[in-house]
Amino acid sequence: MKTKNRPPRRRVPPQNTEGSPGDQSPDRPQPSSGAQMAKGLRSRTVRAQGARAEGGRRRPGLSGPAGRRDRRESSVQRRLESNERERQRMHTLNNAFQALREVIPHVRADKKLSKIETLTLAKNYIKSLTATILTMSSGRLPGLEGPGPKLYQHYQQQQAAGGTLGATEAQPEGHLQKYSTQIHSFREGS
DNA sequence: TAGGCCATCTGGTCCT
DNA sequence: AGGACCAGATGGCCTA
Repeated sequence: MKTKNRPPRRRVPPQNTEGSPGDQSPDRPQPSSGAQMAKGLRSRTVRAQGARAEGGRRRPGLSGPAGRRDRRESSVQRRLESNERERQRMHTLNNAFQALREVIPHVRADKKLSKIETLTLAKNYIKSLTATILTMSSGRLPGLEGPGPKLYQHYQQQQAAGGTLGATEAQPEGHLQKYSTQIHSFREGS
């Protein structure tokens, strides 16, 4: 079953801190449906935002009920900030995935590659290019001086250590064939 | 409807 | 100490 070519989805960030989908605390009620979930999140979000608006200033004395409330509010605030950073981090990661998709040749470009497809294709594309370069340069890259072709040495080490390359894959045709096969298997209903 | 993929939240751990 | 990174959990969206 394939899931391709979806329009990019934009979620409304729940911004809740008192019981998210990921919160496994057993003492918190778990929403039983998406609708309930959304509703619950919305109300919690409002409460959290209210707390933030109220807690913008520090009060003297963090002991006692007021102090506990302050600590709780600052904890909520830290969590919200942490969530935001995590969202940004994931967006950065997704941007990198998108940039990678755009430089990997693949068939049926109208369909978006999944993340795992992107990584797998990229890996084999690199292998294919490496083998091609080695063949064309006879293991010696222009501009590389020194005792030996480092790329070739690295390539040989990879083969010796991992043993991931079969006999046919030691040649660029092998890589290209594998890459080509993979492209088609990804795109044509595997 | 099941399954794949994804976004988000969250708590733990690592790093600076 | 605070931020980055990571992995698990959860629910939404989409396709076959």
